[in-house]
Amino acid sequence: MADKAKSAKITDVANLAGVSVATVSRIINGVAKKASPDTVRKVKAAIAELNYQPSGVGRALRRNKSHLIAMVIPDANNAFYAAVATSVESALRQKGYSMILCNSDEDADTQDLYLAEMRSLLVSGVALLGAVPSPELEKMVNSGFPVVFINRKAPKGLTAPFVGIDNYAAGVCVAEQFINQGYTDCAAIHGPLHSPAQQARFQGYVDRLSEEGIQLKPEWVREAKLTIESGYSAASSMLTGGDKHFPRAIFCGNDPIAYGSYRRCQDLGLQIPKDVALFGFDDNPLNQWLAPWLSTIHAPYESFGAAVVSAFERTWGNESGAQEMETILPFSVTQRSSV
Amino acid sequence: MADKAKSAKITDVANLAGVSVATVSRIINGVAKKASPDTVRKVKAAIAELNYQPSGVGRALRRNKSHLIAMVIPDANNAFYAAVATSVESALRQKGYSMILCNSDEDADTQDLYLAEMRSLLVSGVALLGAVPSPELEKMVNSGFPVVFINRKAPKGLTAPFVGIDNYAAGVCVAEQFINQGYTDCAAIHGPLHSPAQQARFQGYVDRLSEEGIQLKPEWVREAKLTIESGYSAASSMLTGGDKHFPRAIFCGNDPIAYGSYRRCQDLGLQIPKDVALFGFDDNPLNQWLAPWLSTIHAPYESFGAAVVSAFERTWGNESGAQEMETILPFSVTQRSSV
DNA sequence: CTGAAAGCGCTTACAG
DNA sequence: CTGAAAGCGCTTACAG
Repeated sequence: MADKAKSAKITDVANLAGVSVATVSRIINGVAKKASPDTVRKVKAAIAELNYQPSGVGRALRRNKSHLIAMVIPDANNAFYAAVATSVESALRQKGYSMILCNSDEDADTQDLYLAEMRSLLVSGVALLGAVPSPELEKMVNSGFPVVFINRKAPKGLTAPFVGIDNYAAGVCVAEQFINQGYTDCAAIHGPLHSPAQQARFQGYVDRLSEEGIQLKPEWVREAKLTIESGYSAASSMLTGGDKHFPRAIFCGNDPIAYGSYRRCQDLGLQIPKDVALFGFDDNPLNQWLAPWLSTIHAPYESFGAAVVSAFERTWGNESGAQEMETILPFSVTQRSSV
Repeated sequence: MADKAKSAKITDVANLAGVSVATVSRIINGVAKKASPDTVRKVKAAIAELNYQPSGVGRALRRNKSHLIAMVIPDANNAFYAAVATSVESALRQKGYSMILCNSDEDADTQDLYLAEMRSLLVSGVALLGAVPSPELEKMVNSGFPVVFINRKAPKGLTAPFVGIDNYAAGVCVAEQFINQGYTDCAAIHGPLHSPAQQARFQGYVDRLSEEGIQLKPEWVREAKLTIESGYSAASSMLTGGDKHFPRAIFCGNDPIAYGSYRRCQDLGLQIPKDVALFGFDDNPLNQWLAPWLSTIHAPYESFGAAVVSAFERTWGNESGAQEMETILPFSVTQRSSV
């Protein structure tokens, strides 16, 4: 037997309990001026009997906000993003918020579509893991809407809270790994430079290398998308030139790029790290199982959640609109066999 | 300069255009009785000027439904689930729906929390990829709420649309791979049997094997969670017994279990497939890059999206409540080196 | 072709 | 301690 399709509303509860909807509402929300124990009992009973669940939509419309937080990520297939999202989700849930995930696919229009959608749903905030510059995004942060940027800072010109590692320092760190091993034929396959994270990683790498007198040949610098496929083809074009002189150490803008590069090397019969060394970024949680050879910068994804929650709380507590607030999390170096 | 924090509402548009809100609403929604071209022009201009975006909440409350679809998945870190979600998302978006993702974490309470949340948000439907039996789920499908099950059929007793492969046949197929190679020392590490998918895969495997006179020793059957870690420890307990007699061919309930088993074999110095053969399920899109050795059943995740959309459309078009409707997608065998 | 009005399910001053 | 009433932003018969 199917239940009635319509679910109970607050008036049903009020009728059944023999009180007004105002009273029911107050009891549900635990409002200060306490109701009489007897009333409370009746109302709770009615709620239980009807299996009443307040309408999020009615509530949101009235309160002008929901307890939803939207998280937009560029690529659900990247396990690092998934891991960060998981961390944020559980931190949020502990505070009574629910997280809903949207996929921007690294595309400005898609991101805007979801941003508009989420705002119209009255979410209490949006977290962007890997934001891409877009008109709606700009509008949101300028209007003081609570948005926090994760991993990738806000596009230039926008000022908003950020949670992530010091990407520049991490880039420096990769350079030092190569320097310590005596590599001088260094290369880089970075991600899109509209990403401040990619920008900073790459810059740190270049700067530190040049302190050592090492200049990157232009043919040894490639931009790729942040995917395995793209890493593969970028590596191809770099390793496959006519001459036999190829780079011996490659900075990869993230782990998937490193996976692709690795495969390309294998396909070319190049050995890692004997012929070429590879260094990744983020330390995708899959690495320990499926890429136990990859040396990479480890970002502490388990601790992103708490940091994001505090960032939101600061924003909510602060009516003064735009504000900058950076939470820089420590990274570490995961040394495996690819260097 | 920050924009005004408050966004425009339909009354603002109506005032600016000098018409009633009813007219604005009709124009936005393209209602039949067409407005005069002049009115339309004025309204569109006002909308553009104010950058008006209808409130999803106001609209949902009034219409008693939104254009949101919720998708719940058990584990965002499983790339197969992510790939299916991506496919569903883009199919949905083409129909004008937005998908929001929730993570049940393979846990009934968490699933219920999100289910209730989503229903209270007035989503137009919920798709569950890997549903776990739970009270709220039961309530939803019994009340005729549009839910479609992906990959894992509805828990027993519930009747609802399903999109996925024929898991039993796939299990049979794995058995045949082993049989053809002459394996007789066969084992299985399946996932939780509350999952009809795991149940069917395992059953197909067992049945086909026993047709061949091959019985699975009880010690060679293990239940694991659908994760790499769990696969690793299940394999441990199976391969690590005192005697030297271990299985030569292991059915793994999904790819992550196979990854874990593979690693365990490596750690034990066992060669794949010389010492033990492994067969996975789903064909995680990462396989070709990071596990190019894994033979597995390929589920056509790219085509799940369209099938899910039609399943919803059938449900919406049909007021008669509960209905069963299966869309069985073809699977194939991906032969790599682990068998 | 267009507007006034009711109502979707809630919350919250305001009275009492 | 509790209720009547207004209103959140929309849509949709109902009149005209």
